[in-house]
This record gives sequence, structure tokens and C-alpha cells, in this order.
Amino acid sequence: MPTKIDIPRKSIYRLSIYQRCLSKLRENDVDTVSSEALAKAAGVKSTQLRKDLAYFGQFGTRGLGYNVDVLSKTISDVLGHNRLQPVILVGVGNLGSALLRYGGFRKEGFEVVAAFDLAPRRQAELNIPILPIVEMKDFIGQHQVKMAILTVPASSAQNVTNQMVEAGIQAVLNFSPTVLDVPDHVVVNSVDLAVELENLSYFIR
Amino acid sequence: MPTKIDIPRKSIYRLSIYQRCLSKLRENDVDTVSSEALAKAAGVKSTQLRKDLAYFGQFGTRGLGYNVDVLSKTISDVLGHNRLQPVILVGVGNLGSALLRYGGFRKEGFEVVAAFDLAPRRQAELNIPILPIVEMKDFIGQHQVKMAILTVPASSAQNVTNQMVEAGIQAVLNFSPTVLDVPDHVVVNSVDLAVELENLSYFIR
DNA sequence: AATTGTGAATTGATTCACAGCT
DNA sequence: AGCTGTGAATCAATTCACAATT
Repeated sequence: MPTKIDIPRKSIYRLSIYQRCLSKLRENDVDTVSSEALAKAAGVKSTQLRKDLAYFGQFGTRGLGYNVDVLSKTISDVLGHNRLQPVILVGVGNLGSALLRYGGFRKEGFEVVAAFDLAPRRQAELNIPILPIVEMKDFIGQHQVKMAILTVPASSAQNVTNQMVEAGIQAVLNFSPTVLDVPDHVVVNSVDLAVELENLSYFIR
Repeated sequence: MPTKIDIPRKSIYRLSIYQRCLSKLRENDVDTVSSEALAKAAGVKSTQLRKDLAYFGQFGTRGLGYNVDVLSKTISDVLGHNRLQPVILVGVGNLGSALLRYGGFRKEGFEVVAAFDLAPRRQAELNIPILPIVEMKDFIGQHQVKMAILTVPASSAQNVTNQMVEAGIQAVLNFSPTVLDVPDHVVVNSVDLAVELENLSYFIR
């Protein structure tokens, strides 16, 4: 794992966006696209798109643009997003169970293989096991799970996170409204709905 | 509205985080806090916290720190987050109805006053009206709603957004996996779950 | 002629270092 | 003595400008 560390996280985010735009182009049987056009679809400047791609190599043809298939494949490779990645979800409340039903993850390459809760209730319509949280550590170890979605209340978020990290989780998508303290080798992305709303409300007159 | 435009959006985000940490301190009857301590709780450097606050004025006492109540009140004022802000939610699918049930918004100062869907089904357990989307424009106008949560499929997101903006919506919290095109006076914050996961997967070995 | 790829310039955000209060 | 507030310095990200390539 050589250079991963010094590529801006924002560039990685944007790669995912470019990827999505490329899929749309592919559906429409477009096979070549300029940085100008792709950047417009992704809502960024064309120079930024080119700089983002430059971190990983050269994929375009001057005078012509990018081959949609090639670029799409390349970005998939870079994002390491080729094999199905197993994920667990912890905290089967309102938000947690909605995300389980949502299911849009699978086609993006993620499979929620199990969910955990302090007091798991059977949910017939979901076809994944909902297990008591005491079994979480063993499960993570046995199934070599590296990613987790955290949808527990703020009060237990840090505690649950500690357990997950101890068991080997390396990446957490955190929906709990709290700041998580994790060791350096663990990555956390937080989505805080209240903060997003608050932020918006600042900008309206 | 003079200076709003040149304060970094990231600072505004962090204000919300500070606010949450302050609430926790208040619950514990702490009445003074240093920038060092508060910054630690928020997961940032103390100089950054002080710089963030400096955009709005001087609220601390040198040698002592900040008064928790005063600072909390001040941040509320800055965020314009004092009166209950009405919000609509559009797209009552899995994610949409989960957010409606979630309800954590109210205590943060936001009230979801109505939800809209192409084919609204009555949902007894929710005590807000779920209305057909054709009534959205009138509703926005009549109730002077300025904020919307968008949870429709990507394919209709832009179309629905155009209608909302025409009716007077000024801020959108977008969960649809697509880039929205809006006029300058409208703010969009996007939460893209698949992108967040993809981003994490890049950083695990 | 068109469009990429990239050093240089610019703009923006963070951190440092310390003067100024209490 | 301790801690805030802030100009200066550093670090990071974006945009410009244009040479290189098809």
C-alpha cells in the first residue's frame, strides 16, 4: 500500500461521482467523453477532474477524450471496488432497519451480511440474520468483515465501536451523532443528519 | 445579510459539532470550558476552534475559557437555529419513511410538517400528512417552507427539485444518488450512502 | 482542431507563535 | 499563570495557462 496516504480524500470521493456519471453514459451507449463534459455532469471543473485522474495515471487521448469503458474500469480498480465487500450493520432501530431494507448497496458492491442489536427482534421481511450484539466479535473474526455501518444511539456508539475495532473492523460508516475516537488504522466517515440540516438552515435567509 | 458568504462552510459544520459537545457539558452541569477541552471533545485542534469562533466575535475570557451557556446560546444564534424550522420530506420510500419515523430532528429544531410522494399510502403510525406530489407546490407556498429533505430515486430527483425550487424551497438535503443542478440562491447538501461506503472501502487494505 | 496532462500561480484552510487579558 | 484572540507562516486544494499529443 504505497501512495494511498497522500491522495486527497476529496479526490477519492469525486472518483465515485465520476464513476456514477460514467455508468449513466454507458447505459446510453456513449463511448467517448471529454473531461469538460464529464466534469459538467459531476458538477466540478474540468481541470479538477483531470487533476484527480492524474493521481492514478493517464487514461485519456489528447484531442479526443476518455474512453468511457476504460475509464470506468480504471476507477473501479482504483477504488478497489470489484469484488463484493462484506459489511455488517450495528443497531437495528428505525434508521438501521431502513438501511437494511434499502438494499441499494449490493449493486454498488457491498453486501450486508449480518446485523446486530442489543435486543434483536426477528424481522421476517429481511433475509439476513439479526443477531445479539454479544455475538458480534466472533462473527467479525470468523467472516473476516472489515466494514461496518453504525446506527446505534450516540450513548453507546463509542463502546460498540471499541468492540468492533478490537475484533478487526477497519472502516466505519457512522450515523450516530457523536465523534468517534478510533486508532489510526481505522477510517470513519460520519453522516450526521442533524448537522446537515443545521448547516443548511444557516444558509437560508 | 452581510458576511455570511465568506465564512468557510466547514467552519459552520464544526459549529454544529461544538454545539452538540456543549449540550453534553451542560447536561453534566459544567459551566466553563477551555478551547483545549472543547476542541478535544469535538475532535479538532484548539486553534481551529478559536479561529472558527473568531468569525463571529469574541466570546471567551482569557485565562479562563468559555462560559458553556453563553457559548451555546451564541452558536444557536449564529446558526439561526432558535425558532422551529419547518421542513418537508419528498419521497416516502424505505429511506424516506425511516427518516420520518426517526424523528430526531425535532429536538434539533426542525419539524417535518408534511411528506410527499407520487403514490402516497396512508401510514397510520406517522402523525404527519403524506400528500400526493402534485400538491407540493401549493403547500410550500402556503406554509412558507424553505427546507426540504429529498429521498426520491435518482431518476426523478432533478425534476422534483426543479418543482421545489420554483415553489420557493431554498435548501435541500439530498439523499438521491445524483448531482443536482440548482440556481445560486439554493443550497444543496448531498448525502450519498453508496459513495460513503465506496470511499471507506478505498482506505482499507 | 481539439483535448489531455501538468508545472506554476492562486486561493483557501489550518496551524504556529505569541501578544494581550483576566 | 493560564487561556483567548489573531497576524504570520505553513500546508493543502483548486484553478490557470499552456506545452504535448492525437
